[in-house]
Parts: sequence; C-alpha cells; structure tokens
Amino acid sequence: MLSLPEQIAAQLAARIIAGTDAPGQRIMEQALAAEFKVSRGPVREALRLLEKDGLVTILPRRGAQVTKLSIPEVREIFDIRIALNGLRDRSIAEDPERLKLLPALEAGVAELARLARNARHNNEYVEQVFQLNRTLTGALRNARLRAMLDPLAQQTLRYSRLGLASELRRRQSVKHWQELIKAVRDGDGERAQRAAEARVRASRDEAVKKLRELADC
Amino acid sequence: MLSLPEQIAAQLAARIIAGTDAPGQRIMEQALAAEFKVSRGPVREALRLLEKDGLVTILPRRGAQVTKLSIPEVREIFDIRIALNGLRDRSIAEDPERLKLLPALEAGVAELARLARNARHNNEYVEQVFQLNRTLTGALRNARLRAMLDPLAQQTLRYSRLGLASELRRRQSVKHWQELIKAVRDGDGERAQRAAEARVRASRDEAVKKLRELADC
DNA sequence: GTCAATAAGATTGTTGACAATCCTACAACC
DNA sequence: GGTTGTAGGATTGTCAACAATCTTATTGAC
Repeated sequence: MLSLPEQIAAQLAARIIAGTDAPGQRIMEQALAAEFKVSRGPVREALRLLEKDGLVTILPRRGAQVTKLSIPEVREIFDIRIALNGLRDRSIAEDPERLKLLPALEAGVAELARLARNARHNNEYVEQVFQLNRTLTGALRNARLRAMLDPLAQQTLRYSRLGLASELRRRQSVKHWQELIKAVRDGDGERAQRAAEARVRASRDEAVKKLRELADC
Repeated sequence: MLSLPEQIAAQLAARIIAGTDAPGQRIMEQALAAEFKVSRGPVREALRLLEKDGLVTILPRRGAQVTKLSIPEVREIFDIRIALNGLRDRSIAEDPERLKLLPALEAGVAELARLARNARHNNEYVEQVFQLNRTLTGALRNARLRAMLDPLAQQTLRYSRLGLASELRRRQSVKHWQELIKAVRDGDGERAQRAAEARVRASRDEAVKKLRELADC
C-alpha cells in the first residue's frame, strides 16, 4: 500500500515522463491539492519525493517546476550512468547467482535484436532497453546503488529516444548487450563493466549530438 | 540564508556525524519541534532532507531513526564511492582548468603526509582526508555528481576512522594521493581514476576488516 | 508459564487557517 | 522612454488541532 504522497508522486511522475507536463512548467501546490482532493501537506511531500528523483526542481519560496535539463546537464547524468551502470553490470557478472538471471536477459536481448531491425519500432526498442535495465538493476544486491540508478535511468529515458533513431546505432547497441550476456555467463566482471560503459557512452554521445542538432533549429 | 528546515537539518546532521545521536536511536518529531521551538512541519521536512543524505532512515508510520549501517551496507557505500570518486578524479584531471587546483591539492597532501607520520594524529589525518575530498568535489563541474558524492563521503566518515589506524595504511594512502597529484598535473584522466579507485578500495577493505573485528567482540 | 486479544497511550499523517514572501501591474520620477 | 517604487494578488512557509495508526502493557485463556 502506497502512502498518499507516494500515490500523488507516482501520478505526477507518469505525467512528467510522458511529457504531458512539459519541462520548465510551473507546478502549484494549491492546484494539485484541489485536483487530488487532498490538502497541501501530502502534495508538498510528493513534490519533495519527485525532487529526489530529479523530475521536479524546487526553488525556495518560489515553488516547484518540472525539471528542465540543459545539454551539459543531460551529459552529466549520462556520465554518472556510465560509472554506475559499469559498477552494476560488473557486480551482476560477479554474483554467484547470476545464472538465474541469464534466461530473462537472453530473452530480453533477443527481443531487442528483433525490434532493432525495423526503424518503426524505435519507441518499442527504447522501452525494451529500459525494461532490460530494470531487470538488471532489480537483480542488484546493493540496494543503495539500485536507488541511485532508477531515477537516473528515468531522467535519461526521454533523451535516449533521440539517440536510437539510426539503424546503425541500434545494431551497435544490440552488440553491446550481447557482449554483456557473454560476460555474465563467464562471470567476467571487468568485461561486463567495459561493455556497460561502452553502451551508455554511445547512448550519451548520440543523445548529446541529437540535442545539439535540435537546439540549432 | 538557510531555510528553517535546512537549519534544523544542519544541526541534526552535526549531532549524528559527531556521534551524539547514536545509530539506531529513535527520533521523534514532537521532541525536536519542542527543542527547536517550531511546529512539527519544518521538523518533518528536515528529517526528509537528512533521509536524502542517508543520515536518517524513515519508516512509514513508525517515525525516523539515526541510520544504522550493517557491514554489507558500509561496503555497498564504499563500492559506490569507488566508482564515483573514480569519475570525479578523472573529470578533474581532464579539466582544462585543473592547474588552478594543484596548489591547494599539493598543500593538502603535504599536510596529510606530515600527519601520517604520527599515530596520535589519526583523527586529524582522517579530517584532512575529508577536507581534501571536499576540495576535489568542490572543483567539480558536474553538479549532480557533487550532490551525490558529498552525502556518501559524510556517511563513510565515521567508518573511515577505523581503517586508518595503522601506519602502513596511512603511508599507503598518502602514496595514492601523491599519485593523484601527478596524474592531475599531467592531465592523465585514466591514471587519476585508477589512483582514486585504489585509494577508496583500500579504505573500504580496511574499514570492513575493522568492523568485522569489532563485531566479534 | 506462554501466547493471544484488547485497551490505553504515544506517535505519525492530514487538514485548514494564518503569516511571510514573492510576482505583477501600475504609477511617479528622472 | 526607461527606471524605480509601491500596492494588490497570488503562492509558499508555518502552525496547531484532529484523525489514523502503531506500540506497549495488561488481562485472560490454554
């Protein structure tokens, strides 16, 4: 059972990720309280929860707004993801119980490869990458690392879509995932780490490139 | 000017880090509200702030308590620090403006080397390491990484003290810092990253070892 | 003697009202 | 014309009371 603030936060998060609430848009406590039929207390707390995940930015005495990321900030988040996803995939590859994860991982990557072949499936492809990441993060023993990774993945989800538009990139990405599977199977932590780092780095570079192109328009 | 919740959070944080409030100790909103002569609202928010930094753990409907870390959890935090301090020191070594940082870094490490020679200075030594880390983190361009690193360093501060008791360890630690200086001077990001990883890894292993010894008593 | 049910007290969660601050529009002045 | 100062409204910050839930102590049955 989710607490009242958590329920409100979840609904707002869905809106923000879906883009219904645009970046930079102001969020007012009163309005949300009226909408959800609660007082401002739980709404305040929900906004604090979303701030922790980076989806909302709170300015003292000036309220909250949907987080608006500049290109350097998107890059920053990807940089952190490179390091932490590396640690994650290394931990998983070195976990004695990693073999239990392999079937799900293989099935997920097979589906990914299928989606990669057709550009029309770009959104499904990105969604599948997100699910694969959730699978891996969920298998993590380090609860703190999990708590840090989930919001970062969520924040970059919007921007990841931009970077995977080309077939070349999707094929390259699938290769990285297949490399990870091998590393996990062999229990080779270093290799898993390198594959993860390369994967997220490629994602970062493409996202930044696409954002720059969009900014020029 | 710090907001009311921030002021309360800062005072509580100081207490927790100093050990005045012991790990596992229950924290009650009412009591704090009376002590700080405010209502429970700001206190609630202060506790949420401390939870974000990991100093306090909030259990739904059961209040807050000073975070109590198990040995595996301490290890988890150090593991994350290995990855993120690596990224930090690499970023700094590759920063075009890194040379501005060198004098402070060199002075700090020289002071560290002086303190390392005498076991009586163990607490000052640990404090100096903490300050050096703050210097580096403060120079970081990536604001998000900074916001993640500061709480992690704070959380491990208590446990770092345990690991640096032996002269061998202190001397080894100084070596790692000197290696970092060289890497920063040369702009060698990879080398800086490796030095940082080795440094924090050694810190982790010693802290975990000492905690295990303490747990046996 | 141990365990379970229950009731009293304590504590967190929520609410609506009040206080402090910020933003906007308009007017006076240089 | 542009800038500064000043109301008015809007919005966040704080408070104290009430509701919901949890903890603890006690009682009773087995």
